[in-house]
Amino acid sequence: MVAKESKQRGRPRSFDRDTALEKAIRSFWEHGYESTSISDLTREMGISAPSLYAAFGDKRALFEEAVTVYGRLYGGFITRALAEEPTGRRGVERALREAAAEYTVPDRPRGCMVISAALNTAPASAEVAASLRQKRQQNVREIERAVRADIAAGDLPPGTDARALAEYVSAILAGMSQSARDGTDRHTLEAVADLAMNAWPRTEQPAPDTP
Amino acid sequence: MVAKESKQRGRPRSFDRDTALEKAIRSFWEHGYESTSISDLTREMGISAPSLYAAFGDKRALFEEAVTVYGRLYGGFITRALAEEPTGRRGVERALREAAAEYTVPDRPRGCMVISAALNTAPASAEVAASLRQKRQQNVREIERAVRADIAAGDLPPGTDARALAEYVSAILAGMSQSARDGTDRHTLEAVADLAMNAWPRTEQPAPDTP
DNA sequence: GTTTTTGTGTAGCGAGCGATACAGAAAGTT
DNA sequence: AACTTTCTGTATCGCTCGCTACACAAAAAC
Repeated sequence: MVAKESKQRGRPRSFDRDTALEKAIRSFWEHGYESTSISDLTREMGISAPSLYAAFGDKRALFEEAVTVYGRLYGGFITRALAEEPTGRRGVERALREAAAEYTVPDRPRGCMVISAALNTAPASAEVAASLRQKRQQNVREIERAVRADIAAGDLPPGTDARALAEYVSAILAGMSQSARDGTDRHTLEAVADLAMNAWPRTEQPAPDTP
Repeated sequence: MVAKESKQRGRPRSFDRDTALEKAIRSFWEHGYESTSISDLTREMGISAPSLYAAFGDKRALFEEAVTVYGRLYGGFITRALAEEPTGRRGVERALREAAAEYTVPDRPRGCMVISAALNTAPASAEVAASLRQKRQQNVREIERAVRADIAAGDLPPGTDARALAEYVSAILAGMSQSARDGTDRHTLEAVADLAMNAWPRTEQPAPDTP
């Protein structure tokens, strides 16, 4: 995919595809799918419409690619936190904490692109909305898996409702994204994340090893 | 405003203004401001474009009126809960619980119109987005006031960060709205609301009256 | 140098957008 | 009845949308 087999034959592309895609990501992230017009994109990407269509297909395909690359570059922190931390609690705690930072990086669109890029669901872009919803639900299932692992490990009470706890975490994440879009600063969002973790169920006995 | 001074002179309106406005509310609530076109509105409201413009001004004015009436008919439960319950905790608890119900009423757009109706902020409708953001921030300040009241009453530890706690509640509300839009059912949302309340800070001593 | 291939720029397609001009219809006023 | 006022339906307006036809430019292949 990346390695070019041999020299291209025709006239070479006069712009850097990755740079242009990055600009497209920023545009979609900032304004959402519908509200980002082709002329917005060509202006931001610094290319003409025919070049855009030649390089990326159509608006829909460009958006799909933007979401994919966004996930790799900016949206992976939740998955990473859950995978790298020893317990679900630590993973979620880190994910929430990192969200506070990620959602408020200066000179970058605030909040989560997947959460906010297609909330206005016009019939014409219903497929886009459905695709993003699926991604969010996939994320919830990922969190739920981490919760179940904690229950199995005895780090959470056996009666814990894993589905609800996962939905709760997903909701607070969406809420923080929303809050960030409205201008809430990083410090306040971190305080929100701390508070949210107080809701994490406590085990009856702290540890059964100290007699 | 409501009482008609005397008999109207010209040809009477052939549709009920309130019913038409209700239809407009549903449309904006479901699809958002930008994604609801004038032709969508005229179809749903059962009137022609000139009638719409004569009765409501332009699209922007119709939306403003829709948001106002939405707040009176559907969005007032938070203010009501905070005002009627004896403590902030009880008020927020009730608001969260009612949100779970309000956001998932069958045959009604899911989630909160103010939160979701203008998240896609195209430059053309930046004013609309700003207006809605202001309403949300006003809501946060309302919650913050209730929290401060609890602190003063000794129902919350003196060191409680009122601003952060208010932002947390606002975030979980926004998250639940998002979650509801994605299809999460009322039962699960209620479980989320219960979980969220576990984050509410506890006072050191339950009550200083029992010796 | 000629041919082939591919990208670029101009210019414009049909469709839908928000909004309105205009003529006619339906009520009260006289 | 005639007149005035207001609302309604048709038929658009100018504009922007996503998208593309077409001629020209710039590279490799021969």
